[in-house]
Amino acid sequence: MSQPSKLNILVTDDHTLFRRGTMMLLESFDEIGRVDDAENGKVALEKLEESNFDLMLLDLEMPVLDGWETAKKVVAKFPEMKIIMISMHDSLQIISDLIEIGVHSYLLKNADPDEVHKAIVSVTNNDFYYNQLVSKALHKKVQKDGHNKGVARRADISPREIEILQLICQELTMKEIGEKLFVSEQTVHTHRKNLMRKTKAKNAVGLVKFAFQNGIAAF
Amino acid sequence: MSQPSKLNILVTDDHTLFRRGTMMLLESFDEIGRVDDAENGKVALEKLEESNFDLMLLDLEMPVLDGWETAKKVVAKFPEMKIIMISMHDSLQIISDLIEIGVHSYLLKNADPDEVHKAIVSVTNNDFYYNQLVSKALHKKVQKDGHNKGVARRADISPREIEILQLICQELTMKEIGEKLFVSEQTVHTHRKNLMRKTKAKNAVGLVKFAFQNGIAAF
DNA sequence: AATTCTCTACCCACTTTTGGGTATTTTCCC
DNA sequence: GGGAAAATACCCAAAAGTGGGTAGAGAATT
Repeated sequence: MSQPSKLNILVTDDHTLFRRGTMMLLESFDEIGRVDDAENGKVALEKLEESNFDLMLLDLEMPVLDGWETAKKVVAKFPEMKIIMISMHDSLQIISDLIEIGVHSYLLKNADPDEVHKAIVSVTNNDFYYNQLVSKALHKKVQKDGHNKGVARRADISPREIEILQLICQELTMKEIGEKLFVSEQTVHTHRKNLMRKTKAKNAVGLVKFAFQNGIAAF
Repeated sequence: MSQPSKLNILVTDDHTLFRRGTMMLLESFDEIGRVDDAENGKVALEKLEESNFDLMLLDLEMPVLDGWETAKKVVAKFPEMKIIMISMHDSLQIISDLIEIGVHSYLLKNADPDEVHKAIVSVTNNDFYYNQLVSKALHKKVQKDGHNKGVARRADISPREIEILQLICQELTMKEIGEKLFVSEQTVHTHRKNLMRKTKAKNAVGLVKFAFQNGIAAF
């Protein structure tokens, strides 16, 4: 049932300190063989080409090539690879989306080291590890697919809406945005209303948070 | 010049995985003796009361009692304690403010383990460790003190204002905040106006960004 | 050819925020 | 005790945002 050979793991995270700490943690586990690291998705993909890995710990929030895009590419190129996504945020929406594209588990950065160990073992043997958070996310998703509309995903936001969202994040008013983009203030209002409907934001603050969490704006 | 006895270090961070990884990293250094951890500033202060530590690694962004408030209390109660602040953000403003209140160094979460080692040694022996980031922040500060008025600093924001700012970041309206804190809506308006004056924010979006950049809110 | 989506633009009405004051009480420090 | 800072609360008025519609032109897709 379990492998006789040890696991080779690739840790991908842009925070060096976190990355190296996690590596040391992994090396203390019995089942783990070689541990290597990469500072972003691009480097990770190169390392996957070069040598064999069984499992990836993948940070969701990264520059250059983020966890989302990296996971999609890995699933396509290395279907056997196990992926455990790690993130600071517990947005249920993105969790179920990640599971959908083929990620095997999702852990928060404040997870217990024991849970990391359990996740690695479970993903290796059972092909998945669903903790309470992931279960909740999938439950919500099933409910949603049943009869309810979900919160926005980044994919649902149009290019023009992204543009306007970015300007909102720069503290501009609707009027100022209209002048900047050479469209009517009314048009900007429409875009903004659509954004709020899609993101389920109560006000501009919610929009800004959505933008930040989805890499649309940074500060 | 250097101590014969080994260093006792307290790692304070709300992300368990990061915390435990960092602990393992520290334990691999020669100079380090005992390493303990705490998940927030409140717990950290309790541990400092209980037993002896020489140095703290302190995360800036934390719930319950964040790095800023914790540092102030530690400096007041344990003047001999060395503090290395760790954060995800490189906002120059808050770095110089932190140094001003008595923090001995400031590292980013993507720092190299070698740099952590260097910082620990330098802080212990020379009472400070200024990397390029800190130096730049202090340089900016000197320039600013010279002739220009600064943007807000975290230091200028009162505890009550922080509290209200955090609730604003949760998409609450003034009325809702008033009800939550059992004060008049008018009072909340006053606090908010003061916040906007201090932070030079044009609107709520600016407030949210300030909160995020200064570790007052996280998302 | 028909459908769907995006971008554009307007209507109306209501709520909330923003910006300018003033002022009292409490708390904390010197 | 005196003084400063913080927290409390109100006034007024203008600006901006929020929420509900409808609707046409053009692009993309089926």
